[in-house]
Amino acid sequence: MDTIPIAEAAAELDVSVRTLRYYDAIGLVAAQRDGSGYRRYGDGELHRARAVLQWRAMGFTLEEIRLLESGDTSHRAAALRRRAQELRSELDRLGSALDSVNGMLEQLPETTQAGIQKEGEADMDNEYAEEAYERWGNTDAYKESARRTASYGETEWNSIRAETARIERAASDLLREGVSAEDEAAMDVAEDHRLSIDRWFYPCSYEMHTALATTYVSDPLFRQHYEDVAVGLADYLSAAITANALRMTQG
Amino acid sequence: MDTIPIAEAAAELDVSVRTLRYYDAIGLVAAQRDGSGYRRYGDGELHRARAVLQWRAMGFTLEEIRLLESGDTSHRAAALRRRAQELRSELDRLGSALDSVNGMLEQLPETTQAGIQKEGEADMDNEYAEEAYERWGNTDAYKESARRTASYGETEWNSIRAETARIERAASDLLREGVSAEDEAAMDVAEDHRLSIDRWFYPCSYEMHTALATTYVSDPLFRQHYEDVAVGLADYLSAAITANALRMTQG
DNA sequence: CTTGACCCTGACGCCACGTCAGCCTCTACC
DNA sequence: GGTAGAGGCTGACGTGGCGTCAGGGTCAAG
Repeated sequence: MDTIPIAEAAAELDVSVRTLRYYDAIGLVAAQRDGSGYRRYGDGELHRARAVLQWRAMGFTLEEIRLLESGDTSHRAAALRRRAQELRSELDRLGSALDSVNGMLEQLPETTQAGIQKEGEADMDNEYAEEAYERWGNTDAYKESARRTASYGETEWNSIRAETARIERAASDLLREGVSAEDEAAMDVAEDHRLSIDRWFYPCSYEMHTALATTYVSDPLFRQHYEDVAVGLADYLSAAITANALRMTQG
Repeated sequence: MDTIPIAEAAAELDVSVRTLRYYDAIGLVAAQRDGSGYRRYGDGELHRARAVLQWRAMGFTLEEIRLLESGDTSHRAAALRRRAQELRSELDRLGSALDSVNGMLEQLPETTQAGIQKEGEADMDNEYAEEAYERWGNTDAYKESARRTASYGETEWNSIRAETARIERAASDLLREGVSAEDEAAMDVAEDHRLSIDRWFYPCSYEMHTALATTYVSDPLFRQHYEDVAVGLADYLSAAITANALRMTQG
């Protein structure tokens, strides 16, 4: 047997010596002993310790780990699901805490670094718009979109919002009613969608439209936006857009 | 003076009686005493306690709070920034933990929970999810995203919504304050954004992230979404994401 | 035989309270 | 005046996952 002393094992596992002694004390990772009472770690012990550390990295307590290691698989699945739930609420809590901290930072009067906004904001818009242009201005869609939206005011944006909301409502109504995405009604909504983009932003071909549809399902934020409106709407709208493109270009 | 006994103060502040006694003992929130040694809380004490609880909600230790309450404003700003940094790394750690848990759950052979869900809705989801898969399933991002989101329920989507809202707020706050998109704070938010996608949807490399940023500025609906949150946010976030990717891959 | 590196056990400290145990005070009712 | 019950008080111990001594044993090198 090629066993190693505790310091080497600790280095190998990237934990402290104290930690290994503690695990030994509570019987979580038992160590062998040599003639003079020194702990010795072999492959088995290291393997077991690594498993323990893996559970620990998931945030389980040592007591929970003891149960996990002795229990059966169904028990594990349940524990994992519970733990995932706990982690999520923990993430929520920390996220809110970070919000509060950021809120506090703003309120502090002496965080007055940089800009006096009045002029700042307008310049800022231009600044980043220009940056964006330099980086991605070569795509025609962006150029045209930027050109048109430049002249839009509050009234126009309100119209756009209202129209978008209307289209999304129409689509989610169809989805809820169980109408197939290949149904004419669904494809009509998709066509409305395309025309809306065409009107407000840039010439939207069927090819461009299906490319957008790809984004709707593959980009998480899009999915989320549509998920907020109705469950499964992103997939539904994508399917309708594709069906519509097929109908228009081939049928 | 209209003072109230400890139980009422505890109810008012939504903490335990023990907590108030502890705060009294360590001199953090000192209580008045009546003739027979009972603690009494007036407006001043309640106000002070609320301030303490606010700091506590941000994750400061009681010792730190003692310093914050006695220190000057510049000290506070520094402490808040440090705390924000700590919270971010804490969020990272928990996010990784959640990743590991989810990874474990998948590996388990008997994850046979599947659908007992009302059939109708589930079938609908599956139907269009499968269609989407056939059309765009070749992209890894979509595959991974679909696989993960399949198991998400209301709680998960709520978490995602909360996290996304938090990040967007953080970004728009910075934009409003006039912080440059190349500033560390802005890049930190961009990194948060990337990690959020990484956690909830699919492995998001810096390259993938910059590709997403392109979409944010060039796609009208994205622009509109961000325009609703804050004027110029799409461009700002894109710039921050690009800067962050540069920092991480080159710096 | 000394030196210094490593090992051992046992004990206390930490943080923000929860949870007794044992006793005191006030109000309401008899 | 007695008594019951609600609420108050202090002091002490427990929690988890170790870090950090204190006091001592073991081992290889010089």
